[in-house]
This record gives sequence, structure tokens and C-alpha cells, in this order.
Amino acid sequence: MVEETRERIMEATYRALCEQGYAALTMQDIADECDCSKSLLHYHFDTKEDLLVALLAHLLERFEDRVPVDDGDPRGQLVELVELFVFGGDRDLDEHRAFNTAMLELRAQAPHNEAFRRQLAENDAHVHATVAAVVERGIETGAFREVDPERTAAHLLAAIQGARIRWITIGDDAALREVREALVSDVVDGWLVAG
Amino acid sequence: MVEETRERIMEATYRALCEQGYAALTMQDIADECDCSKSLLHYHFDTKEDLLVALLAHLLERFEDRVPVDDGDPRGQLVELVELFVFGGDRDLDEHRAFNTAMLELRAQAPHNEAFRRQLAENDAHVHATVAAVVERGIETGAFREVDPERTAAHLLAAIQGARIRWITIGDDAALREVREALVSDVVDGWLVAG
DNA sequence: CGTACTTGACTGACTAGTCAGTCAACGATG
DNA sequence: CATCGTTGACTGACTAGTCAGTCAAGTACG
Repeated sequence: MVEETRERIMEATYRALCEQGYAALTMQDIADECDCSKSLLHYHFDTKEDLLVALLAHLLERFEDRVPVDDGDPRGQLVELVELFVFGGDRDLDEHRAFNTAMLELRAQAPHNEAFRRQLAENDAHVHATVAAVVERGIETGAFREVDPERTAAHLLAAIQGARIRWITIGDDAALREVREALVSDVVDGWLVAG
Repeated sequence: MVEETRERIMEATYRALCEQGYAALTMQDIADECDCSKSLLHYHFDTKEDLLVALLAHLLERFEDRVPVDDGDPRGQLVELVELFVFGGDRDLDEHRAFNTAMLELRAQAPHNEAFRRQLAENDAHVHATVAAVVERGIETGAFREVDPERTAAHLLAAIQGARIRWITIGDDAALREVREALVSDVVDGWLVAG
């Protein structure tokens, strides 16, 4: 029952953040979105910051759950990961946009918030390692050229992140498709597999 | 004299934004940093939003001034652009970091602010066109393979943006070097010039 | 003198957080 | 079986403080 309420608060906080933006977000906004009193929020989370740190953890957890496991074909899995990170997989594009907008808002707070920084670093390391592992396996199976897996993962993920930022901040969804094409056709198929 | 005061306010706003972050930034913070009263800020800028929109324009202008002009060698100029965008050129790395942190904070507001969105879109288009033009010239001179200049520019700039975000938000400066290497050695030298 | 610039004191709206108290559920006890 | 006490979840009213923005009054300067 408590867990259920906390979940309800998380979802309300997420929606309120998407609507108001981090800078304008108030506890009252969240309470309104949650159909409860501000006091309930403070009952479950001591401070506004605690609540938002919990939200970040919640969102990152939800995100990591969507990253698929190994399936044998390195090239196919790498392309699948790129698709997932760029377009959000089978999720609605608007939902994917809202999620990434919220994540960007939280990410932009990291330089001023140690707790945010730690959580993002942990998540980034996990995603980075996942991609690097696929590249490494591709090299082992002979499917990929002998590249530096870390560097390749950093390259792919940086490009994906950059495209998402551009999409979110200026609404350029052509950037998503362009970068997907560049990564799949040029980097993966045109350079990585062309051993 | 008016222009001088506005410039002083811009610099103070920039410093205050770097120190406090967008969400916590107050007009009093800016006034303190400027050694003036809040009222002076309101004399020159009607609202806080006006002031921050002006700051974004100011920062983008300063940034665009740093982008070098054509110099004949496409490969050299492309690498120079990558270096500039990743490491800030000849500027101090801390200064480059502060600048990009401030830009990220402002960028994260774009989804909720039309004026920010327009300015960022204009700037992005300009930078994008600059890089695409260099790629195009490289193709014309025979230095580069016959790629899609737009897509290549989007790819390069996205990766640079992504690396910067990672550097700024979780402090990973290895990401900067890794992505620089991937772009210069793999994308430019390993793929683009290898016609 | 008047125009451009700058200030300190002020205000009303809004903010995070507190606190006493309500209410339903539940177990114990006579 | 009835009633009492306890507990956890939750609320509405409140407070102390902060915020952007205003305004009358002043100064410097051409």
C-alpha cells in the first residue's frame, strides 16, 4: 500500500516535471497532479530534493529494464540498441520525447547536485558497458573489425545522446533519423563490419 | 555607456548562472554578481526571462564568433572544428566547461520556452551548415569520399554534443578524448578520407 | 534644465516545510 | 461480542521566508 502510494507520487512527479519543467516545478504542482495534499509528499519524502532524486532513480531503473540482453548476433544487437536508444523501441514517440525531456532537465541539474551526478554516472557506466560488451563480442566472433570497444561505445552513445538533445531542444526529429542512418549505415555497416 | 552596462549585466548573469544553476538563479544573485541593484537589471530588461533570453543570444553570438572561416584544407579544417567544439580551442578548459554548463542549463529550458528554442535552432542550423559546407568542399576537391554532407555533419555534431553532455554532467573528461579520437581517427581519417 | 541612469524601500504573490489533528484499520482485553 | 487503545496514512491550515517586479527619489552628465 505504501509502495503503491510512492509509485503514484513518482508518476505524478514525472508528469508534473514534464509539464512545468524543473525550474518552475513546485510541490503544489506535484500534489495537484497526484490528487493529494502537499503534506502527503512530505510524509513520504522529507524534502523536494529527496523526491526528485527518487524520481531520477525511478526513471533510470525503468530505462535500464528496457535494455535487452544478449541474443547472439552482435551486428543485429548493436543496431537494435541504437534503434532503442534513438527512437525508444516500441514505445510511443511522444512518450519517448517526454521521457527524454524529463531526463534532460534532471541531467542539467547534475553539475549542482552530487546525488544526481552519482546516479547518472552509474547509469551511464552501465549502458556504456552494455554497448562495449556487444562490440567486444562482435570482435571475438569475427563479425567486427578489431576496434577499441570502449571508444566505439563512447562514440555511438555520444552521437545518440547528441541527436536526442537536438531533437528535444529544438524539435528537429530529422536529426534522429539522420544520426540513426549515420550510425547504422556508416559506422556499423560501413566501417565496423567491413573488416 | 548603456551598452557597457548591459555588457556588465550579461557577464554577471553568466557568472551567476554558472554558480547557482538555472533553477536556483535569482535576480538578487545577478545583482550581487554585478555589484548593482536589482532595479538596475529591471531598468535594462523588463523581466527575468528577457534577461536570460538576452544572455542566450549573447553567449551564442560569442560562440559563433569563434568558429573559424574556410582555410583551404577540408580535412584540416574539419579536424580543427572538432577540436574547437570538443575542447574549446585555445580557451581554458575550466572556462569551456563553465560555458557549456551554462549552455546546457539554457538548452534544457528550450522545451518550455519558445524564444530559447528559436535562438538555439538558428545557432544549430548555422553550425550545422558550417560543418556540412566543409564536408561538401572536401568531396568537391576529391579529399573526401562521396558521402551525404548533411548526414555527416549531423553525425559529427551529435557525437560532439553527446560527449560534452557526458563530460559536464558526470565529469567524465575521458569521454571528450575518446570521442575526439573516434571522430578524427575513425570517422574522418578512417572512413571519410579513405575514398 | 532635462534626460539617462541608478538606488533602497517596498509589496503581493508564492514557496517549502510544519504541525495538530482526522480517520479507518486492527488487535487486545474485559 | 463490544469497546478501548494504538498505529499508519493522510489532510488543511499555518508560518517564515523568498521571489520578481514597482516606485518615488535621487545623482550625474551633456
